Amino acid sequence: KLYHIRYFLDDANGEQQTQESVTIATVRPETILGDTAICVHPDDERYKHLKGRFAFVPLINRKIPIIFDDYVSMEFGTGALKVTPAHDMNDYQLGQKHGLEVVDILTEDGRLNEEAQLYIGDDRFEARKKIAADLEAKGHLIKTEDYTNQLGFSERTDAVVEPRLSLQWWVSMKKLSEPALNAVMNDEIKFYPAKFRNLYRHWMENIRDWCISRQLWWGQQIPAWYAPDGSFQVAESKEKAFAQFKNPNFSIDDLKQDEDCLDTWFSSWLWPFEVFRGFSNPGNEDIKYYYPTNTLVTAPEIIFFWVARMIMSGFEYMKEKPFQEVYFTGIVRDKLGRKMSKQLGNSPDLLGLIDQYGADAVRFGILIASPAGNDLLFDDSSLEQGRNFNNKLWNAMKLVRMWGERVLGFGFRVSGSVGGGSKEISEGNGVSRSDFAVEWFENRLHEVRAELEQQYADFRLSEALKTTYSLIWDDFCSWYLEWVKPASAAQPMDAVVYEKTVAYFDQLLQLLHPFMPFITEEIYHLLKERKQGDDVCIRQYGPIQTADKEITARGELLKQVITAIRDTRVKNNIKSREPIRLHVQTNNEKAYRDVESILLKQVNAESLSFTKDAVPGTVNIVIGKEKFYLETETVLDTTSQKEQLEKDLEYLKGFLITVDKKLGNERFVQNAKPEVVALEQKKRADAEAKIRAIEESLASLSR
RNA sequence: GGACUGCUAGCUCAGUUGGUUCAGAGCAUUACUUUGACAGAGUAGGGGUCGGCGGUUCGAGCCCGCCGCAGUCCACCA
Repeated sequence: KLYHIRYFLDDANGEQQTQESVTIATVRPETILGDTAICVHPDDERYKHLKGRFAFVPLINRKIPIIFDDYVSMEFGTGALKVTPAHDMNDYQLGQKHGLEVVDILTEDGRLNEEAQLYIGDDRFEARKKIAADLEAKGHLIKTEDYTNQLGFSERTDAVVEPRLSLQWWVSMKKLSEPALNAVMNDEIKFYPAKFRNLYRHWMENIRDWCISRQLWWGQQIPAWYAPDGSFQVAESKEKAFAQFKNPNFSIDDLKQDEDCLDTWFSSWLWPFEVFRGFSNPGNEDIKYYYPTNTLVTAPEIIFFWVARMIMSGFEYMKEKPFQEVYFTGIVRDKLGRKMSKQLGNSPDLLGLIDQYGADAVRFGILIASPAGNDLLFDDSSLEQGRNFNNKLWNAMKLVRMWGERVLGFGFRVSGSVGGGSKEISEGNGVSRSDFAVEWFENRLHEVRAELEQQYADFRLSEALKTTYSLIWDDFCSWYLEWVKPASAAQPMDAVVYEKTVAYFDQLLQLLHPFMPFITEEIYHLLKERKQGDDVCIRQYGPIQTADKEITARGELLKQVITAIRDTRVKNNIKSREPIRLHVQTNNEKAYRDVESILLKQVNAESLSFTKDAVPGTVNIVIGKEKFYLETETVLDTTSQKEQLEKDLEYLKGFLITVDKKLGNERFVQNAKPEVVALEQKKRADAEAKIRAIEESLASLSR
């Protein structure tokens, strides 16, 4: 309820109370006993005549000034505000500003005290009822109206919180904050993701002093001791405090320790060094080794409570930053973006999900969905992806094991040393080998590992998982294993290729292990007999070598060629069982000789030959500047390949137009950087060459 | 109320100092093919006016301004 209460004014120059009045509105009428002013807006025409006048607090007749401040909103209530500095934050600030008296009318347990003069010892709610009745009886209460306002409730007891002025311990923060702010701004301490730097800076630049005392019964009691006269000393112990009083005229038993406790963060901010006794026992071995540490992993919502303060205390007490990097994790939310909470009951049943999908799948599902710096939306579908990935790994293991048996069955001995530096691959026993596949994957592995290294350094964990996932599923399973797979079930596996394959598999398991620890360890041991203590979880990474770009590029081209030929087969309805004969028109025959066995197998071709001219009666594909001719028994319908070629041609011509337009724009040529212009010219040349190749193919088709 | 962050495909997200036809990836979805490691594999496709409106520039998903929506933290109004 909102009470409208009339305060009578003094006469224009003095003492006497008059019938003239001003009406204020309040939801807490009992606090009028603590009023020390009435405040109105300086521009409010209704009250301008009140300048210099005084009002009398109803019932107790304390004379209080009328002040003017634009803090008051003219629209709310009557436009006049009663000021109670002791029991309202804003009123307190007004009081400070206007030099008002402070009258605290409440006791610690919410009853009225002597200062209130009335209802002494009554509970605040009891007093509210009584004063309302008394005000009405004395003609001060104009009216009441219903009003909903925001009240503070105790988190634990639900009691209504009444603001009350009290003495507290504070830490002055200005000096502490400066080195801590600088350290983050100049990247001496790095935040991941970096967006939190702005938040941090804003807080640090507007830092307020830190109130460290809490009115709690548990926690660390504040080590301050009071003498009977109210003076105090801060010390480690009562004895030391007593010693600090000069010429005390009281005994040590008269000292009384402060009853308040320290804010919980006041001990937490010492954590980085004091867990190693770095302050209380400076220079010990542990602190020298562990301080500063590398990385703090924590939640963004405690960036001020904890992170900022650890940085401040580190510089203050250790003269050194506490850590080099801070990684802020996201908050786990449900599919609808809501925080997980007990009240909503939307937390996932992790044990149930583990039963359903497997522990590694759950880990996978969570990690794949946690991009650096974003919240994590928890959704079952990503767990399914994790489960399928488990399955994929398992099947790849089964395949490789099968090959292993076949190698051994043919009398090969699998030696213990795998994956050494030797690039030379010994001659097998006449089976077709895939030297290129082995060489390609080796380089591909190094290439991806370098990529992963960077992603880990940037804390891009979900991307690192995606990269690993794709390396295993696409590069290893879809391409590499198919490339080294013997052409038929009857053919044995080459021993050297087999050993390399197992070694690559080992490395992949190792890369994946942090994300999926269980299945990787399991497969690691199923793949091969291991010595005691040879486990993925403690395996050391080998050095990352520079990948041979030439080889990885050839691998990419090979994939592209295989995909294009498969596409052509589908489009021309060539049955997958029917072998084709492949003719290649290229100026790099050796490159295709090297991958011949792979290419034949992957597109089901029975022969590969090179040609200088178009081969009549074949299907015709253009990849880059090279041409491929597919010879087949199937009756060909050239419409679809014409369509494809024309589509490509149209695309390229459109591309050429945009490039030409750009190069024809004088302002572009003048203003753009020279290398950008050169790039455009190269694009034009490339496009023109491709267009020529396609036009030739189209011409040979219609012949 | 203040501040910070985000807004790109059905979903989750990339997009590095503005410069390839830049509009992408994964998952999901559709069609066809295949099924001899695969509760699968292969090939192709659909799907977005990059939150909105202005501006700067030869050129904007990217830079600037205003607005909208969402999230978070801080402060909290008689």
